Amino acid sequence: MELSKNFEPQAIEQKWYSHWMNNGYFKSVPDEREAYTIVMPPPNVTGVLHMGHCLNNTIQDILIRRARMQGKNACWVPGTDHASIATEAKVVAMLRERGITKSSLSREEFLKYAWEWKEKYGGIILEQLKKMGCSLDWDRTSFTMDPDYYKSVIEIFVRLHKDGIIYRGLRMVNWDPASKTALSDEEVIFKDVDSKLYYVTYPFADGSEGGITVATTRPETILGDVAICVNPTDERYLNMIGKEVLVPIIDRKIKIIADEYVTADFGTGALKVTPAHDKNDNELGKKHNLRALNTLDEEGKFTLEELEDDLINDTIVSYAGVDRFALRKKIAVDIEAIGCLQKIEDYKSQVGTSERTGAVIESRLSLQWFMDMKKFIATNPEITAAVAEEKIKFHPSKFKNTYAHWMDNIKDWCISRQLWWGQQIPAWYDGEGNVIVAETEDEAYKEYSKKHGLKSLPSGEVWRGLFQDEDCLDTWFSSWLWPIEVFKGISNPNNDEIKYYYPTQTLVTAPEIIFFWVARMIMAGYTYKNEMPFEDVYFTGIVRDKQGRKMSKQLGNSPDLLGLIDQYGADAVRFGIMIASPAGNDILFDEGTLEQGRNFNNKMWNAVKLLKMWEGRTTDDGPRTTRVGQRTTDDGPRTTRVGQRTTDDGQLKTNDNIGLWSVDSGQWSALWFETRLNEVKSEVNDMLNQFKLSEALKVIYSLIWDDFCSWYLEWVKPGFEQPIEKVVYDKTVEFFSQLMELLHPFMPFVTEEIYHLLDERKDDLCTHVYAAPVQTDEKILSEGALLKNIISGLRDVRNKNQIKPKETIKVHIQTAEATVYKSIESILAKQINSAFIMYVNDAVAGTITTVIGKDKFYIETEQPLNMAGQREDLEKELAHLKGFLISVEKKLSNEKFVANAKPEVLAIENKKKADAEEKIGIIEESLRGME
RNA sequence: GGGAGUUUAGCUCAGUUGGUUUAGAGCAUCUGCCUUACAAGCAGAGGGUCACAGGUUCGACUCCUGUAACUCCCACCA
Repeated sequence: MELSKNFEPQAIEQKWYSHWMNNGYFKSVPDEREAYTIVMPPPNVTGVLHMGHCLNNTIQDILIRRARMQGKNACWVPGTDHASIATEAKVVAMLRERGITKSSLSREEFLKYAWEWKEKYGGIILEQLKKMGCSLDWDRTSFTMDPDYYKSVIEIFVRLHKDGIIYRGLRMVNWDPASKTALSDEEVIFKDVDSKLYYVTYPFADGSEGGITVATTRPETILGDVAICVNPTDERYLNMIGKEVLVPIIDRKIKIIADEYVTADFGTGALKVTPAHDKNDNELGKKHNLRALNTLDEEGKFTLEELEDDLINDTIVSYAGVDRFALRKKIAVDIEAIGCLQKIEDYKSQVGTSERTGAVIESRLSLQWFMDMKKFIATNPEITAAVAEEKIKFHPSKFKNTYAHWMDNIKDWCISRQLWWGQQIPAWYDGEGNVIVAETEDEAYKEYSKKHGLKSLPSGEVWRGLFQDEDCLDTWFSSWLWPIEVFKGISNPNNDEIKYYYPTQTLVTAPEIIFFWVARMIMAGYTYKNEMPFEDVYFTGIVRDKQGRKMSKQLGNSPDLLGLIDQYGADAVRFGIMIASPAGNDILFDEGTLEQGRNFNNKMWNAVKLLKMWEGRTTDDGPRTTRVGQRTTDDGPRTTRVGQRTTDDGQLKTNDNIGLWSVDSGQWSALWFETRLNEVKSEVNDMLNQFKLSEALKVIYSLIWDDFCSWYLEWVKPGFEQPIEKVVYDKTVEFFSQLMELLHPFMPFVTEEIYHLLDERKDDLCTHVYAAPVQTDEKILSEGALLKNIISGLRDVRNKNQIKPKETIKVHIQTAEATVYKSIESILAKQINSAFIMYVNDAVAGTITTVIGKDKFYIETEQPLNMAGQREDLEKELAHLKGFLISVEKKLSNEKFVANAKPEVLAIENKKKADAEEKIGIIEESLRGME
C-alpha cells in the first residue's frame, strides 16, 4: 500500500467516526462493569460550536475515551438546553424579520414557531461535536423540554411549593427591559461605566428661600421620588428634617426624612428616595411607609399611569413613552431650564446588565415566584459539607471557597420569567386572588374545589374559570435536574439506569456557571437522590485570543472552528487546544499550536511510512554473535570494529555490514524503549488521575517524537536497503501500537488509523482495553540516558568543529569503566558517524578532546583542529565546576549544616563534592595535555 | 469595599511535604544540514538575580510578613 506524503485527516475522520458509530462503540447499557459517566453540560439549542465548547468537549471526550479503554462502561450523555431567554429572543427576532410581532400571536402560536425553530437549528451544535470526534452516546440525547423532563420540572416545582420553599411575592426584582422579564441575581452582570452625577435642587414647598440638593446618577427617576433622606446626625440638614420640598418639574410635595442608611460623606449627603426604581430605596420606603411610585413601564419607557392627575402637566405628558436614557437627557435639560440643576460631575459607577441581552437592568417592583434558598439548603447539610470536605472534588480546588462563600450568602432565587419558551409555571388563579399550585390543570380544579368549594354556573355547566400563570420558569430551574433526569431519575424514580449511572463521575464545565448550575445540581442531587450528582468537577479556563482578550462575537476574535478542523484536522485542533490548556487556567488560543498538532500527525504518519519500508525486509535469523566490544589484544588498545570493514584500497567503508551490530543494538534498543514506555505510561496514568490532561499530553508527545522517533527508531534503523531483525521489527510495531493506545483519547482519528495500518487487527483502538503495566528493569534507563548524553555531546563537538555530517570520524574513549559502554557503543558509533569506537589509556595526539561525564573523548578528524575553541569550551566548563564546588564546599564546611542535615542529604553533598573534584581533575588534565 | 488567585526564559507553562549537581519543557530565536520516514523535517546551541523587600532555617523558586502589578469572584453608597 502506498501511503500519502503527508497525513490527510479529512477522509479518515469521516471513515472512523462512521465506523465507531456503526459498531455502537459509544453506546452504553448498564452491565456488571464499573460505570464511568459524564453528562455533557447541555449547550443552548441556539448555540453554534465555539472555542469554549471545543475545549470543554475535548476534555470530556479524553476522559470518556480513557475510561472506555480502561475497561469501564463509559457513558457520555449529550443534550441541549432550551435556554428560554436566548431562544425566545432568537425566535422573536426571526418572527420580526418575517413581519410578525410576538404580541400578535397567542402563546400556542408562538410556541409552534419556537418548536419549529428548535427542530431546524437545535441539533446543529450536536452535529458539530461529531466532527470533533466526541464519543457521545447519541441514543441518549436529551432536551430540557422533552415531555418527561418537562413533567419532572413541574413536579419538583409543586413539591417545593408544598414544602413552603417556593412562594409568590411582590419584590424588587432585576428587570431586563429588552426581554421584558425578571432575572435572578446571578443573571445580572455588573459593569463599570462612565456616567454623570447630577446635582439637583428640590426647592422648599413653603416657598422659603433655597432648598435641598441631592446628587443622583439617574435623574430620569426623579418623577417617582417620594422623599428626600438625610443622615440624622448630619448637622447641615438637622433643621430641615420634616420639612417639605417640591420635586422639580412635577411639583410633588415630598418630605425630608432621616435615616442612618444615608452616608453624609457621599454626594451632598442627601438622597432622593425612589422606592419603585431602586432596591435600597425600596427598603427605605417600606421602613418609612412611603409609597412606591412606578414611572417606568416594562420596556423602560416613561409612563404616567401611576401619577395623580393633578400633577400631570404638559412637560410630563411630553415624556410619555420616552425611553429611560433619552428621558435622562431630557430631564437634565428641563431641570436646568428651571434652575434646579446645580452641576454635573463625571462619575464612574457600576451598572447591572442582563447576562443574555446586555440591557441595563432596572430594579422593578413585581409579583414573581421565588425559592427560599436558605430554607432549602438547610434541609440537607451535605449540600455545603460535600464540597468543603472534598467528597465532591473541585479541580482546581480554589473554587471550593467560591462555592462556600456563595452558599453562606445565598439569597432567594427568582425563578419566574415573563417568557413563553420554557416550563409554564403550574399555578392557576381564579381571578379573586386565590392561587392553586398543581401538576396539571385537572389537579388544579380538584384542589380548587377541595379548598374553595365547587363553583357551578347558573347554566348548570361546570365552572372552568381558572387560568394558568402566563410565566415560565428560569432555565436553570430545569437544568439543575440534568444529571438525574437524563436517566429519568425524577420521572421514573429508582429505575435501573439511574441506579447504575448515578452519581456520575465527572462534570466538566466553566467556572462562570458554578452558581447557576454546579451548585444547584449539587442541591438537587442531595435533595432528590440523597446523593452527590458527580464526584469530580473539572473547571475549564476561558479561551482567550493571543492578546488575552476573551473570545466573543462582538470582538470578532473567535475563529471558525469548523474551518479550523477542515484546515488542520480534528486531531490537530484537539491537540492544539489541549496542549495549551493547563488545568484551571485560561488558555491563550494560538493557531500555532494547531500547526504543531498537524505536524505531530505528520511525524507519526512518516514513522508509519518508515516501518512500512522495513516490513517487507525483516530477517528471521536468530541473534548473531557479534564482536562488539571485544578485546583484540590483552594490553593493546581495545578496538571495536563497528559496522564497517576495510575495503581493498584500505579506506573505511561504512554501512555495508550493519547487520553485524544491529542484532545486539536492536534488541538493546527495544529493551530500553520498552522500559521507557512503561515509565511514561505510569506517569501519564498518575497525571490523568489528577486531571493534568495538558501535562499528560505533553509527556506523550515527547515520548513519541523524541524517544520513539528521534532516538529509538534511529537506533534500530537498519542500513540502506538492509533488513531489520524480525524480533526488533515486531517489537517496534508493538511499541508504536501502544503509543497509539496512549494517545488515542487525545487524538482519536489518527491513532485509530495508524493502529490499523501497523498490523492486521481484530479489534479497534476505540474499544481496546489497556493491558496491565509490565514490570521492567529500570537500570537500562540510565544506560539510555548516558547514550543520549554522549551522542548529543559528540554531535555538539562535530557542529562546533564544523565537521560535515557526511564525514566519518574516529572516536577514542579514555575511561575507567569501559564495560558501561558495551551495550551502547555500536549505536553510539552509528549515531555520530564514527568509523569505530576505540578505548585508550592515554591521550591521543592530534585529536579534538572533549570531556563528557568523567570520561575523555578523542575525536579523530580530517578537519584542521581548532585548539583555541576547544580550550575555551573546557575552560568554561572548568569555571562552572569550580563555582559549583565552592558552593558545595561552603555547605559542607558549615558546622550547622553537617550537624542538622539529614544523613542522606549529607551523603549527596559529599558525592557532589567528590564528583566535581574528579571532573575538575579530568578537565585540568586535558587542558595540560593540549599545551 | 470584601475575598481568592497569579507573578519562574521572548511567549505559554511545569517545578509534588524546603536539600539529586548554582532551575525544566514546549513554542519562538540562532547556527549547520534538501542525510535514504518526515524541510509541516534533522542535528546542535543560546537564553532566567525564580516580581520586589525583609524574615524563619545549616539551607528558600518552595515556608512567613510586607510591597507592587495583573486576573477573577462577591457586594447595586445614591
